[in-house]
Amino acid sequence: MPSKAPTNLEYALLGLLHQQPQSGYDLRKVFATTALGNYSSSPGAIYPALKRLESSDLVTSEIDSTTKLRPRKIFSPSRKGRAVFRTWLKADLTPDDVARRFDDLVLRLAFHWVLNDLEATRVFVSALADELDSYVEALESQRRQFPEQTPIQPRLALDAGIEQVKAAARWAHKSVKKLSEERS
Amino acid sequence: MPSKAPTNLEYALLGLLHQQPQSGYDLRKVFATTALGNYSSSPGAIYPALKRLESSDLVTSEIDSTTKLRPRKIFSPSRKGRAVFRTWLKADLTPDDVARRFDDLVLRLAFHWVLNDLEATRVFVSALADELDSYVEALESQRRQFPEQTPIQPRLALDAGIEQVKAAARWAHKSVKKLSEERS
DNA sequence: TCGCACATGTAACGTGTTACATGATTCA
DNA sequence: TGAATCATGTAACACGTTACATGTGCGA
Repeated sequence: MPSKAPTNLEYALLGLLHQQPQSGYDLRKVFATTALGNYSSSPGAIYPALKRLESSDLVTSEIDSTTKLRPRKIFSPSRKGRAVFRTWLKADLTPDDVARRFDDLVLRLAFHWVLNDLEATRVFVSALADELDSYVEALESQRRQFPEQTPIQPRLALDAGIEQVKAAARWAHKSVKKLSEERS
Repeated sequence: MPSKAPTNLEYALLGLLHQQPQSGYDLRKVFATTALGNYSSSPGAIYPALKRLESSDLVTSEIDSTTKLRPRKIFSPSRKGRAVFRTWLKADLTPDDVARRFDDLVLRLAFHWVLNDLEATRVFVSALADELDSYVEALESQRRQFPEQTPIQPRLALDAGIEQVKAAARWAHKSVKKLSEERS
């Protein structure tokens, strides 16, 4: 049977381990202090996730007893883990991803350096840009369909969403340009 | 004992019922078709949530048997439900809300019409604008601290976040202006 | 007659949250 | 001595997801 797909938290952990093998505690600090902070840094999330990764053979661990404190358990991605991670990075993006899981796509982008293939990244962001453009369209048409007498608050709320997506679209197009320059 | 705070989905349902008493099926359609779509429309989420609202006396229900089809169960907010909802709308916003739960704040704004108090809305969005400004600061300082040799992909990913927050900040400031004009 | 829209619900499962437990070392 | 930091983990709980169950009326 094909084993279940990892969760986003698991992918994030796997990605961080690609940068450098480290312990659960280290990983928690990363989530607590960097922009990845939208993922939880709580031990009740991290440690079970690492355990799942280990039992599906996506990471391996070894004990570091050189410290005087409690021994640290250092995790590294396994060969299988690297393969699964790359597959995730290269997966096609669906319109639904863009609308509802934009953050997940940005997570994927953040780890795209693992592929070491700027052209692949450019294609990814370019597809993202297209999807964002058409999503803007959809939202604006929804906005036009608001009944005349709709109060201002829901209008502003919808505007917030539209402006966010517009900003994302601008960012995506600009990023494609940057990636094209980088390549040359 | 003070009963537990409702979840966001429950607040969203409660808010929609303020617009108009309706059935679980109607509510599901709202989530499935409008910009509120980031909340799940699955029956396994909606019906239990309505049940919870009912058992904490935030909504009441009555059966509508006038249709030929299966009878519909129509929910309305109770007096207590209205009170709890207003308290939620008026709650102070924390910096953490802005960073991690911006969408929840927009949901609150969308239902702010219930208060029928434009000045309260203006104060709310104004506070939001301030928090967003300082959050932009924090993210940009994080961006400056990226090591020299950081690959382009994580940079772009962080940029995405920054641009989104900047867009939100611009939107908030503009909205404050609109609200000030509306009031006069 | 086949399937779709209406309309409500339940059950299993997985995951995150919160809170707790453990224990050594360092520093005030 | 007490608190904070390092470092790992577990347990109870609540919620959402997915999939299923049930049954009517209507149009092709």
